[in-house]
Amino acid sequence: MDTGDVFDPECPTRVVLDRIGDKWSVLVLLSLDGGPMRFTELRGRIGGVTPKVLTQTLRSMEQDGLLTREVFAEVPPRVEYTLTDLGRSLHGPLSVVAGWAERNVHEILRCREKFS
Amino acid sequence: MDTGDVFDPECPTRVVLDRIGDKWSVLVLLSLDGGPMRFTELRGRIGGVTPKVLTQTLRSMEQDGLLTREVFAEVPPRVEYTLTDLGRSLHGPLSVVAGWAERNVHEILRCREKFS
DNA sequence: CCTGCACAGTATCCATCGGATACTGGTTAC
DNA sequence: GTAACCAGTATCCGATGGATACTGTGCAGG
Repeated sequence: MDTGDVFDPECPTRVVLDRIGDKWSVLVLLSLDGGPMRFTELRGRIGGVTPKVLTQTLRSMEQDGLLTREVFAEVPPRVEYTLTDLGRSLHGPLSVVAGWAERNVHEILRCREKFS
Repeated sequence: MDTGDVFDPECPTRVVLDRIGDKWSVLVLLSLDGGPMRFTELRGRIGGVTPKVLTQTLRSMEQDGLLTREVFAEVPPRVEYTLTDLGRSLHGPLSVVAGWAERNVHEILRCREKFS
């Protein structure tokens, strides 16, 4: 099976990198790993995201097959977002990166100060 | 040692996620893992990057302590970019993500088509 | 002499995108 | 009747990314 090449601008792997690279996509995916969540739950969990951007993020991730969107005909309305297998398979790689970020944030901030 | 929390918008871990999330930063870091490179080499290796954006990327990564920039007083000018220990420590996490991207690009494209 | 090339970038312009703020619509509980 | 709940839209603006073109230094070749 042939795989993509991230260094080739013609390779669609680039679009995958864009999605993965999106800060909000990463946070949505990490959040949903604990199980399905509703729109407002996600908004609460992921501090600082605006509804418009969250909607865009969720729609893109749905298109890419990372999650599913299920609407329940209830009142008040309920919409649940659930990771697909593909989405779950991305959790491992991303949590490795998130862990690195959490461990190294101090070091990076120290470096930045030296430049100011 | 306390670590950051990626879900807190006040936590500086967010800025780290932004950097990591940047497509070009990822590609620069993966490229430099093979050893120091010059500006033009990087441009060649990383298809599709414009010089302006590459410069911005390199300057940011330098500020964050991920790489060093060394200017040699030669003719023609030579500038070498080298990963720091911090930068090298990020290679593992990122290559895991890049590997995922290369392996799953087909699946994602298939999902996209179903939405068109 | 002076033209051209190598290298490492700047300069300029424009389209797109992210983010802030405000608003919608159906239902039901008070 | 009016306020709240939920899941979003609508609108506007500044920042950012990308395309294209240009700069400056110094040597090598004709």
